Amino acid sequence: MQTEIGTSPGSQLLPVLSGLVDLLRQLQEPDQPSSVALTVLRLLSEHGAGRVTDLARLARVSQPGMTQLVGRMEKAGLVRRVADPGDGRVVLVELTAAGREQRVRTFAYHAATLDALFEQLDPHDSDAIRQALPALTRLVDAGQRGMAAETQSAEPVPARPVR
Amino acid sequence: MQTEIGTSPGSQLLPVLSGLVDLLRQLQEPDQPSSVALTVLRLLSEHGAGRVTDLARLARVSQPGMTQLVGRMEKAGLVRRVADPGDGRVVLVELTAAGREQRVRTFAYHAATLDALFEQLDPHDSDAIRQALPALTRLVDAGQRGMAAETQSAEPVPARPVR
DNA sequence: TATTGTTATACTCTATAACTATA
DNA sequence: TATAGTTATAGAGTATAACAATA
Repeated sequence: MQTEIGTSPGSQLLPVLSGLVDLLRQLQEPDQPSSVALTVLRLLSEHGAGRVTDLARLARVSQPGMTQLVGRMEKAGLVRRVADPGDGRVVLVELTAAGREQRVRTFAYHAATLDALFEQLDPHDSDAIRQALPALTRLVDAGQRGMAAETQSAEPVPARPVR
Repeated sequence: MQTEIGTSPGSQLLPVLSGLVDLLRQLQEPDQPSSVALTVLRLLSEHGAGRVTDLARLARVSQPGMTQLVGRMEKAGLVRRVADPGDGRVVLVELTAAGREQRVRTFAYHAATLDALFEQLDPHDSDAIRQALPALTRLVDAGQRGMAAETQSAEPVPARPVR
């Protein structure tokens, strides 16, 4: 830890990442799926039906929070609950056709927004980003593995509660 | 727009970005500054004192929302309100020493988390990401310029409200 | 007993509308 | 009248604790 903003890879990536997060926040609109809902759509789209518990862990929300979100998404027609034939306690969540369409539409909208930004870039910059994508993917994967072993993570910094 | 997930730069960047957003969401804890609060800390840290209206625009929240957030941050001792000598309507928001420290600590904590992920990467991957950072910075800048001219942005896709 | 999921409850955050003060 | 900011109010979203059902 340091008191000055450093030159480590993480220190350099972080402001960029914060800016990208702000950009995506701009795309959030009322009546559009929330950030976590989009994560669920993506997870179900990529991995098929999943348990509430697994979705909660992967989306990094509490289990009751995921139950509630799945309830809202079910009411919106995006997912359905299916009983697990092998274990009566388990609820499997799967995409409906509408959920799949929503996922594709929202993905296309967000991708188009990013594409519009790419068009403003020097081709050299676009190439640099494109070439970093596999590495960034592996960085995210490392983060998800880190999640699996979540107990030994560092303590968050002390803070004055912003409440 | 397309119904299949495409191969445009935006389409390829988006899933990576979503994963990174999920990663950062994991770092959000109760009693830590929220995502928007961190944005405000960053803006004030980078650009000095600013108006409520400007902060609201740059952080992409409503003006009343920013008033409320500034109120919470003020109560937490992170910022203070200062009258603008030239215009009695204006309230300038500036960082306190505690706010500056909070910003540095949180930045260091997030950066350290990212650094831990970088250590799990192949050096070749780290280099690829490092080399893309200037380009990503310019991509974010393009997005902020797009914000300034916010009126002609595309309509969000139709959606089933997830409520 | 442990695990999966839900319900009950409370709280944070944010938005829109209405309002105050200054230009 | 227009602009800067605040206050009032309501609603979305999420968490913790308590609960029900199944293993």
